[in-house]
Amino acid sequence: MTGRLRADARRNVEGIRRAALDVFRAGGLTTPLDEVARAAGVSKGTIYHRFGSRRGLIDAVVEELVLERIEGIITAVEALDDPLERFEEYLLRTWLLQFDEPAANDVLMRTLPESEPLTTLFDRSCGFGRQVLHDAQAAGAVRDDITPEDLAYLILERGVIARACDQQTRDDYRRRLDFVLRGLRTAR
Amino acid sequence: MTGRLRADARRNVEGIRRAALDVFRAGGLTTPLDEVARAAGVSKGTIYHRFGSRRGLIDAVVEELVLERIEGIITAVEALDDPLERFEEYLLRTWLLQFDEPAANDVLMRTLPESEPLTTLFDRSCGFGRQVLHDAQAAGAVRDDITPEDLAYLILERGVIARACDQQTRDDYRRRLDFVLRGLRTAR
DNA sequence: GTGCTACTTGACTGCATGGTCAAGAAAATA
DNA sequence: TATTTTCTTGACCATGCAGTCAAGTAGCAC
Repeated sequence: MTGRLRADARRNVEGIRRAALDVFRAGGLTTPLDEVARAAGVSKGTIYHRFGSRRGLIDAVVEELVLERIEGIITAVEALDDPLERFEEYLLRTWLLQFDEPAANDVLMRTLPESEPLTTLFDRSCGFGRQVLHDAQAAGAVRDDITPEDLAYLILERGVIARACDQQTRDDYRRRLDFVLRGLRTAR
Repeated sequence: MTGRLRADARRNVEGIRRAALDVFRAGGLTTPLDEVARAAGVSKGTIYHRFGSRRGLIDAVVEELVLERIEGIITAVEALDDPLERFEEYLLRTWLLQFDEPAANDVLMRTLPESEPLTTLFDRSCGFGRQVLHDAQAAGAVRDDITPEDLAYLILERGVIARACDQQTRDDYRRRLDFVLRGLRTAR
């Protein structure tokens, strides 16, 4: 995209990327493009010229925006041994990420199902979650009637909540996550 | 409202009420008024003339739309003896109501915080819930660290989910409610 | 039936969004 | 510097909603 562009165009592509990173980081991937344009100091039309569409812009920044966060969770969880701890840590960290980073939440909620970079990121997290769930169930630590789809829903649900109930404090949000985690363990 | 109105106006008020009941029942209280107007066979302007505002219309129908449902839950729960059963039945029925009736969900989510009829209905359900929670905690059946605000949130959350994740089947929605309930009981 | 007045209409404003394009501006080239 | 090519602009279209109002319609009293 930055191949044989005119100087001003190259400058703009970079400026728009940077602005999109800032704006999307703060407000998620559904923020109006006018805001990105304003932040970049260009007109909306330029964004469409340089990136083709809203999706094009998102595809160009989503990895830089979210990849690290998702990999960070996987790495942190892989450092743990106990299957239950792994499962709960995966969910907890994912849920907190959804609260802290609207853009990551959009990825985990599949807000833009068309985008492949986004889908790839989603699958990365989701696939790892499946495995962690499977292991915890094999160890008898987590209810057997939870399916991988249930797990995906537990994350989707939390995303919807993080997005809609944005007046709650992080501490309250965090505290309530324990109620949910508790319900997933095997009854003893 | 039906005092000294001209014949056509009286007819229209009734028609609009009936249409609003149908349309709001199906789509919740945030359905565009154009749909109500179309269903009633009048123009949007007439609704505003007869009911003053969107809120006026909602105030005029919300009780008929929701009161019975909420009272039904309270009655059903009061017929039970065991505090835990009462608590779980209250939550379960409320959550299912939120899935089945978008309008009731809007009441329980306080979608229109300005409306007093709506607030009254909300308080009815919420106050009863508090009491049921308190009894269940006094009996040692439900976690002590759950506050009345947490209870309100458990319902608000479910409302957001019912509204946003409308592609899931009722059976799946129902099944997943058990996970949440399980997490609220005291660990044993 | 005639005229008064209550009532209804639908086109209008206003707002927020996504997305497009002709015309003008600026960089590159000669 | 003059010409060509690329790029940017912001006004514009479309959509979907809330809410308003001048002008036309229809019920009602006499």
